[in-house]
Amino acid sequence: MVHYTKSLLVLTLIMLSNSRAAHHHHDHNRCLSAALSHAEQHCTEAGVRLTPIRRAVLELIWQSHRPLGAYAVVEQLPSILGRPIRPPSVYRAIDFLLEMGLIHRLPSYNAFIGCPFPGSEHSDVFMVCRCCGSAAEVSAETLNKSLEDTASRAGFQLETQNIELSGLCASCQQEDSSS
Amino acid sequence: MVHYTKSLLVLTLIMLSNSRAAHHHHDHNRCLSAALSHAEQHCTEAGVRLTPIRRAVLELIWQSHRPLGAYAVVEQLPSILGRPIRPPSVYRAIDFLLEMGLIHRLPSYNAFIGCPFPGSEHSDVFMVCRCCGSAAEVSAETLNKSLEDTASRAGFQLETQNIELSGLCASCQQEDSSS
DNA sequence: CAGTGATTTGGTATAATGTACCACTTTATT
DNA sequence: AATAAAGTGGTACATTATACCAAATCACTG
Ligand SMILES: [Zn+2]
Ligand SMILES: [Zn+2]
Ligand SMILES: [Zn+2]
Ligand SMILES: [Zn+2]
Repeated sequence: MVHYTKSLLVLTLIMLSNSRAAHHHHDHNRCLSAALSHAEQHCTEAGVRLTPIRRAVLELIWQSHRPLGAYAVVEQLPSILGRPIRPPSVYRAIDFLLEMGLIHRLPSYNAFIGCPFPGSEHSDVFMVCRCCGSAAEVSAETLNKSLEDTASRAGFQLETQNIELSGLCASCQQEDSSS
Repeated sequence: MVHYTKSLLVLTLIMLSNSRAAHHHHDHNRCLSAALSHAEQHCTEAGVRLTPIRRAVLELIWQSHRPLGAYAVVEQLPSILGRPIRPPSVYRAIDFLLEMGLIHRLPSYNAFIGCPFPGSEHSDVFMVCRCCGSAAEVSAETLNKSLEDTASRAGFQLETQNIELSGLCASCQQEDSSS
């Protein structure tokens, strides 16, 4: 019985998440610079190039924790690069960043968001606040097991997943109840 | 010990799924007619009208277990109604069917699929086969709890969800290994 | 049954998102 | 320097979805 309780606790605690930052007031410059230096390092190690355009697109997507649409990137790129960049170039940069695992796509929003833990193995699970629009990523061992289990019970061999949870983040819940 | 085993089994078994049909050879006419009569009944009870267009769109979406795009519906509608129907009318019908819970939208595919258990409370979880393209819906108690648990541990108040699992269905796994 | 308001549909035009394609430039390799 | 590979510029276009207003149909009332 003791053993059961212990192992349950261990499983319970294995959870990566940036919800503390994404859904609360915080120093976002740290998120941004961490993401950029991560990206530099990641690309160097992989032997690929984080060109100015790719870097600028990543920077724009990381400007907040709200998913950003491709055409919003197109509109804002001149502010960083000083010259207009057309959709195909932006989509090429986005494809690169997706393949490198530096950003994720949120299909229900037709938008993209920076990955807070690129490189480390994790499941793509997003909690998007319907009030403030910010999205946090979470990777929970128990949830992964549950997904894997549900799929295998249906004879389905799970390969990739897209999980978008919508609701109220902690901050917006407080504002809701205080108003 | 016996009690623990039993309750685990009970939780394990609470799972709605149409994967047996969706991912295997079956008499699909039964799926179709069941869906249509369900829809009639559901609409009557709700006091709304399943008009010819709405019914035809539902019928087309239920023609298989593969998600169907809105413009595929537009193209095929003449074969049922005998006259062309333009995109806005199709999208209006789709919006109606979505609101009634008779179909679901799969955002990563920009496509729609019939709900095998409309009316009954269920979570939106789809297993889409990357080989044959068919999508099964599943609603598992344990997965729901796990999602709820993951969200609440991040202080997130879960309201709606979109879960798309991609991989190989049972049938396509066999073909893969036999070839 | 006629009148009236609400719901549904028809149809044009356009918005929003994403891609095919080819020429050109830059970078890496020999 | 020559060559190959990778990346970018730019036009045109494909796909998905919606705004808007007019016409038709339906539901209800007197
Ligand atoms: Zn931040
Ligand atoms: Zn991630
Ligand atoms: Zn079927
Ligand atoms: Zn359903």
